[in-house]
Amino acid sequence: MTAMLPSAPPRKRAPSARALATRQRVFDAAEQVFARQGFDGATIRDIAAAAGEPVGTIHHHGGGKEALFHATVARRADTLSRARLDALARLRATDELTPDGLLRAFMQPFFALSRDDPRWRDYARLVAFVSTDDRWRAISASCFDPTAQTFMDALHQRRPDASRSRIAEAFVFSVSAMLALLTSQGRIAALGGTPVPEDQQFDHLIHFCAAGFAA
Amino acid sequence: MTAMLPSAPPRKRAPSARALATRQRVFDAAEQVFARQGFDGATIRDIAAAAGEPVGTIHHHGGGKEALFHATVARRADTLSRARLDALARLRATDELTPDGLLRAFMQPFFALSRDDPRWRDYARLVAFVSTDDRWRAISASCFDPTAQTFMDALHQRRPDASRSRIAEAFVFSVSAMLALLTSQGRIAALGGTPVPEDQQFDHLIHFCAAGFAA
DNA sequence: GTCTATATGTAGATAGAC
DNA sequence: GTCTATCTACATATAGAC
Repeated sequence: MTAMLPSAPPRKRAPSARALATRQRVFDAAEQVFARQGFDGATIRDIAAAAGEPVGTIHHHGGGKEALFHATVARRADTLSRARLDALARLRATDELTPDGLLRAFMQPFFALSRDDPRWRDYARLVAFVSTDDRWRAISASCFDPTAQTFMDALHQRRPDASRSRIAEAFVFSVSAMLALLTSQGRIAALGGTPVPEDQQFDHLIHFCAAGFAA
Repeated sequence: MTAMLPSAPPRKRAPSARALATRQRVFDAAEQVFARQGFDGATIRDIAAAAGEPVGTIHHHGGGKEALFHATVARRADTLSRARLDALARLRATDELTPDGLLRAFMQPFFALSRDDPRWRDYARLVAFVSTDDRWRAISASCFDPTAQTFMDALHQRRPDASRSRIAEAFVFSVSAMLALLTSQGRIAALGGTPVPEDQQFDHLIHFCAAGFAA
């Protein structure tokens, strides 16, 4: 992902610390606005306002609206994948490759990161948009599918009798439920009164999905 | 829902058959375009092109973009709710109020309608947009929440030990999975090779969610 | 009810000063 | 790299002829 092709032109020089800070403000603002309003609902001007930067700066760092969206999604994807694969490696060390443990390893990093940094909560909304819109299938394929396949391989080994497509169905159901929990607290509250703490909700999610896999 | 307040002004006269046909073309087109592109991604011009009508006609029948969206969602909501509640009534007659049966009664109508009429498939996408965007919370609350509450009541009776919020969580997980199956065939295919027939996928969905409720 | 023409606002993108 | 000013296109909405 971070490897550079030999033919790639070398950068002129390292960007200044100030430029890097501006760049980060731009991407943080894009993340927030895209997450709240979606790709079509967001405007470059909204992002500029959120970043406290002029409109031209957004274009300079983002390279156009679509490229900015793509880069915003890709920015945190490596961190998320690594956290998931690390959790999987730790799980393999304990030899507890149950559906429960595997789902926990896949989902827990997202919740842990969201708890520590509200920008990860925005990122979850962004991922939900990307996952449900065929228009961004290519982004999903490059940012999320490889790790998903790794976990599906492990889940499939536990249930060699099930077909691959059946594993994929159950995995999509589980990811949908996970994203619903991360992004639709309002919906849960509207239907069920006062919600419980998120740690508990996370345990409920794992139980729900693990039971589904066991069935 | 269809009741009219006493103070409502009476319509001048019944609309002509031709006007009714135009009106239906407008709403069918709106449904298709909103479903494919979302509220912000859709334009009145796209809808006009899909309907084969001039732009002004869309405004005349729809009453502005937002009102048109709301009316498009509401148009099929009664049919869907009635089908769900009828299935629930039939279930009560057989006295098989298991989570499996209840989830089947709630979800099956959507799949049956989608199989017979592709416009219901578009409607499913539209419902997915509405369900995941807090901006349309009011539409969800009026169109879908009452029926959802009825089914949650029945599910809660089967598990009086569980808290209401826990039932709501599991219900949201289940609905998310259902909408994923109705709208994200491409996602499942991308992750799991050749998918199985939809009847089978539906059974898998029910098993997955029922197991989650049982846990 | 239907359709054309138009008013008004705002979108994404860029050119060029600093 | 940063910021201002502006270009061009297209959005929603409406007014008024038919």
